[in-house]
Amino acid sequence: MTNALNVDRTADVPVPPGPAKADRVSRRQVDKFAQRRDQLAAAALQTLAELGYARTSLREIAQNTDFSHGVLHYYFADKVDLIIHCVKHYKAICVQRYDEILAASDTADALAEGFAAGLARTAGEDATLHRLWYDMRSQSMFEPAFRADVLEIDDSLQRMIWRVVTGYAELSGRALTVAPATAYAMFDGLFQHALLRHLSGAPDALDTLRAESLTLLPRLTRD
Amino acid sequence: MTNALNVDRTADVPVPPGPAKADRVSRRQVDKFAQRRDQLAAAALQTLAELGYARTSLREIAQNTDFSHGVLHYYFADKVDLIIHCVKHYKAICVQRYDEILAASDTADALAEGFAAGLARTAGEDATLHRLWYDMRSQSMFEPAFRADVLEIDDSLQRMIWRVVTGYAELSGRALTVAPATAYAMFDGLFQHALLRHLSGAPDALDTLRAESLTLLPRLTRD
DNA sequence: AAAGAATCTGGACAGGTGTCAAGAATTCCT
DNA sequence: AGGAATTCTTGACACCTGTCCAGATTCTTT
Repeated sequence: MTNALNVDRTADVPVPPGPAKADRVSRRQVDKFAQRRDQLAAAALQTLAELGYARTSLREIAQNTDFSHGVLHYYFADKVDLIIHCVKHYKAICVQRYDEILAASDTADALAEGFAAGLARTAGEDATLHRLWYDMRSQSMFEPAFRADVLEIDDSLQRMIWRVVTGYAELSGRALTVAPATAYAMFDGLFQHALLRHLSGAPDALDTLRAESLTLLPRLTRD
Repeated sequence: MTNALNVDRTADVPVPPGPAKADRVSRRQVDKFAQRRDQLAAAALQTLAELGYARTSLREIAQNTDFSHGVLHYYFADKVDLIIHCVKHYKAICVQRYDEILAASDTADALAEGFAAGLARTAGEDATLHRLWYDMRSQSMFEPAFRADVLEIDDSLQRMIWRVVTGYAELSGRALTVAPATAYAMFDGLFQHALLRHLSGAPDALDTLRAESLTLLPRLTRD
C-alpha cells in the first residue's frame, strides 16, 4: 500500500493479458475484459456506498461478488486503480440520472419545479451513492491520486447545473448574474446539507432542499 | 475496532484513574488529566489534518508527540473517543477564528468585505484543518458515532453565518429572504468548492471565493 | 525518606490489509 | 478432441491496526 500510490497510472487498462491476434478475436476479448471490469466496479461501488472509503477492503468488495478476492488484482492494477474506475462508473450513473431530470420543460416555472423535485428525489433515492461522492471528494483533498478524476466529475456536474441555470434564464427572459462555478457551488452546498440531514433522520430534509432550490434559481438572475 | 463503536460514550472522561480524595487535590489532578488530554488531542488534530481520517493511526498520532502510543489509551477510551475529542477541539479553534472575522464593522459594505476576505484568508491559512472538517462531515454520513458532534459543530457554524447575514441585513436596511440553514449551506458550498481548488493548486481559488461571497450577501436580501 | 498513587513505556496479541504467485478450472480455437 | 490461452481460486507474505497489560518511571503525599 505504501508505494502503490506511485504506480504509473497513465494507462487505463493494465494490459488485457494476452490477445494480440486476429482483430475480431482481440476485440471480443478486450470487450469481455472491460465488461467484467465494469461488473466488478459496480460491485465495488455498492460496497463503497455502504461502508465508505475508509472502511472498504478488497475482500469485502469481493464478497459482494460471485468471485474471490484474488480476481480483483487480475482486473485492476491495485486498489487505487479499482476505486478510480469505480468513481468514473459513478459519474456515468450520476450524469445519466441528472439528464433525466433535465426532461424538457417549456416554462421557467416548470423547469424550476422539475429540477428542484429531481434534486430532492435523487438525494433520497441515491443517498448512499451521493455520500460516497462527498467522501471521495474529501479524500481527493488528501490523496492527489484521486484529484484529477474528482475534478473531472465535478466539472461535469457543474456543466449540468449550468445547463439548467441557463435554460431557466432563457425561459424566464432574465439575465444571469453568476459564473458557472458559483452556481454549482451553491446548489452543491444545499444538496450536501440536505443529504447529511436526511441521512441523520431529519424527515423534512428533502422537502427543504426542494424549496431552497426553488428559491435559488431566481436569485441567480435579474430582469 | 469492531465493537469499539458500541462503547458507552455518555461519560466524557473515561474515569480519571484514581483521585477521589481531598477536593483541592482531586480538582488539580482532574485539571492535569484534562490538560494532557487536550494536548494529545491537539497533536492528533495536526496528524488528522495532514493525513485525513482514513490514513491516520494511533501510532502515527503518537509520533507527533513526546509520548509512546500506549499513552493514548490511558487518556482516551478508544480511537473514536479520541477523534471526537479532536473534532470538538477543532470547533473551538474554528469558531474562535470566525469570531475574529466578525470584528465590528459599521457599514454593510465593510462587513461584507471583511467577511469575504476573512473566509478567503482562513481557507488559505487553515486549509488542512478545513479539509479535515469536510472529511469528518463525510465520515459522519457513514459512521453514526460521529454524527451528533458533527451536527453540533455544523449548527455552531450556521449560527456564526447567521450572525453575519443578519448583521449585514440590519446595516444595509434590507430584509432577509432565506432561512439560516439555507444561507449557511450556500456559503459552505462556496467555501468547500474554493478549498478543493486551492488545494489542487488553482491560484485564483481564494480570490474567487472572496468575490463570490461578496455577491452572495446581497442576494440573500431584498429592499 | 518512604510509600503509594499517577503516569508512561514497550512489547505482545489477534485480526485485518494489499499484494502476489502457483496452480486449478474454464473457455476458446483449430 | 486436444492444446493453448484465459480466467479464477487459494493460500501465503509482510505489514499495519486497535487494544491491552505488566512493569518501569515519575510525581505526590505523609
